[in-house]
Amino acid sequence: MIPFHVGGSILVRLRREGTQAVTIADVARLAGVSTATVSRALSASAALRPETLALVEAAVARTGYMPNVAARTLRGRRSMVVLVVVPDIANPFFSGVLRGLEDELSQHGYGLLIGDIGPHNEKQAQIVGVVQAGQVDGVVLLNGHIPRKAGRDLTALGIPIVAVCEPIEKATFPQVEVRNHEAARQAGAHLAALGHRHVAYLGGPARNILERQRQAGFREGLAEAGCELQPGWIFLGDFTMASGALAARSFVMAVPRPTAVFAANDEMAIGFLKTIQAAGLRVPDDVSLIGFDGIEFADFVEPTLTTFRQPREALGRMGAGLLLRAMAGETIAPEEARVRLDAVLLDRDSTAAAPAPKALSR
Amino acid sequence: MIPFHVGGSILVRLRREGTQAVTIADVARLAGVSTATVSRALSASAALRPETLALVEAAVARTGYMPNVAARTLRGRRSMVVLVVVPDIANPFFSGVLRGLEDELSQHGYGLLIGDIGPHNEKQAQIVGVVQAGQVDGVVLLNGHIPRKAGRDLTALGIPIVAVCEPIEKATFPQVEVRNHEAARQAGAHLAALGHRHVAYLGGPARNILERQRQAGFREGLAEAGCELQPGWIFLGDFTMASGALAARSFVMAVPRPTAVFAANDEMAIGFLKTIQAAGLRVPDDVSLIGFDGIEFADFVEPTLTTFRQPREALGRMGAGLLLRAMAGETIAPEEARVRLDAVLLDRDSTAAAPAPKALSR
DNA sequence: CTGAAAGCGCTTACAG
DNA sequence: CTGAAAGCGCTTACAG
Repeated sequence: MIPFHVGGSILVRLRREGTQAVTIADVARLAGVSTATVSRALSASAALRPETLALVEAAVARTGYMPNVAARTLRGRRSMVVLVVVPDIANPFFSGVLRGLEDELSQHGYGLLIGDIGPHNEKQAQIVGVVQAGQVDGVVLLNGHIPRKAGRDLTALGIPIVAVCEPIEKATFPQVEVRNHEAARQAGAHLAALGHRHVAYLGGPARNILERQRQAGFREGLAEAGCELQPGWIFLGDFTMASGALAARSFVMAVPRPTAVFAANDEMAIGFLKTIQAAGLRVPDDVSLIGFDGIEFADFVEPTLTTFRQPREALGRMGAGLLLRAMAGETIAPEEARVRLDAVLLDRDSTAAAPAPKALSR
Repeated sequence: MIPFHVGGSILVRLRREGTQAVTIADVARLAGVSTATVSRALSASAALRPETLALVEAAVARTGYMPNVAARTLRGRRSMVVLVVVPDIANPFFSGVLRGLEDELSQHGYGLLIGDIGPHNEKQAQIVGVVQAGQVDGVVLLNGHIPRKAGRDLTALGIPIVAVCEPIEKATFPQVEVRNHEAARQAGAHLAALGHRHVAYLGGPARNILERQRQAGFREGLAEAGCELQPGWIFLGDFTMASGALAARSFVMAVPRPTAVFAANDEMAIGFLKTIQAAGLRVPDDVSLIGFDGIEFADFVEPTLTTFRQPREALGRMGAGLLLRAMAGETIAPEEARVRLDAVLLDRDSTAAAPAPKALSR
């Protein structure tokens, strides 16, 4: 922690080197009006005489005035900033969702504060702290959990919240998600229709909601085709390529070996793909593989990865829309509060008909 | 823009539903001291009697008090936030740099505000506006440009700035970069040593500083081995996989075809790799390929990509260290203001000895 | 339609 | 070592 007297020297530097910051008083003086009038001109919050408005606008232009955000936030009790809680900023999946959020929110004057919660639990308290400190007007949770601090969770603070991507089961705030169960069911049906009977599943952490939805859906799709997901053929990773690679090392030893695999995300699928290929297996000739998410890299591995494209930007945009309404004081009706979008199967080159039975012993 | 009267209703909601925010006055009352004493206890900016300190700490714990950030920023003239300007948040390369920045800065109590400048120039003005509005105490530029607004650039505001990754040539503020020229020279030498004489280059946008450094270094490395980069074998993309794929389509038509390619980043290399493989070329048997950056995906393509690993976290951490010193009012001596780190060659499977001459006509 | 004045929640000289 | 008071730069009832 930098001692505060050092802060004093920053002030000196800023004042010395930079231009002295223009305040609303400077603008008012130049325009020959009160600061109240300048404020009204800037916020368009009250009707002003066109001549007065012009006077203020000219003074703003001449001075290059920018309102001080801290003062505005303190007085106005709103920061015009939204906190986005991300589980892992390094996962390229989230950049699309962030873009959707940013597009929609910035159109309404809001900025984004990104909180990368990572694997560390201590960050949870930081998140709550940011809200308690009055830094944000709303929160978007992409992480599937309600952050808590010292026993109390975020919902107790009365700030508008929405969850996007990873739904939170018992929560009452609006949520936007993809039809994970449906898509995974389709993955099962698709593999079964290709003749696969020995099928494996590569999932995420056991308690993760996406993992639970996708595994359940996949099982259902297989079951409907008279197929069963055998316990020994379930590998759980952590959504990273490394964990996909790890699962692959067990997979290649399996006897008999499954002829198809559904991975709960693309990164694990890509780690898995590379590793079984290195072990001499061919995709899709020996093993069919389906991923989930539709990240750009899935299109640049060999073979291209069959996967489900999530409508990433739309997820972000719809989440932002709901949050904007909540921040405007609107109550979201329960039937509107749960938005579900489709994930679309991209049928590419990593899936094919199951090899003939004898191929298994080749 | 949401009209401000709506803001009023937010206030009402927060006050009604949430807990009334605890202020420093509440804590002072409970502890039986003045607000000044509470403030001093929290900032450790002055010596307090241990008993007084304990009183305040107990009151803070009882109330769950969190200082209001806007008030603190307004009064203290420092926001404890650093703005990081990123050219493209979707590029996984930056997440490592951001992590390094975040580690170092958060240890000193600073938060990060990420400005994704993207391809749009209008965002430049927004960046300057954030600084003018007093929202941040320092700026880290990862984008290779000094943002400007209405003719004036960021340096005119007297705020501490550092550049990381993409150096800015005429700038006088501290910069942290990788030895791009050296690494690229090594790429040229490496390919030449493997016997490659027909070599192509896949670069970034012509005016980009990394592109210029890497192309120049590569030429030098080739030249030292008596090799020349022919004009027809220079492809310029935009650092995306799609542009690498596009370049590959020209590449496969070339007669005679180069036997080796150096790409100025991994994403282009991966787009290129996939596309020439799809056209029937084998890597490294027909074509050797070197990338740059060392992103994680480079390890999961087939074959694994020979590339240069950038010390991403170190870049971020060193940039943060310099910025912290500048924000503390220190003047950075010129000899310290230009930090250069090594990029390390990861010699993996996408490079091999040049095929025998007749192989070209096979 | 516009202004004077209060006040948002802090920090920090200034006193003692 | 601690307190009373000023003031950071805005917005917004309240008046007129």
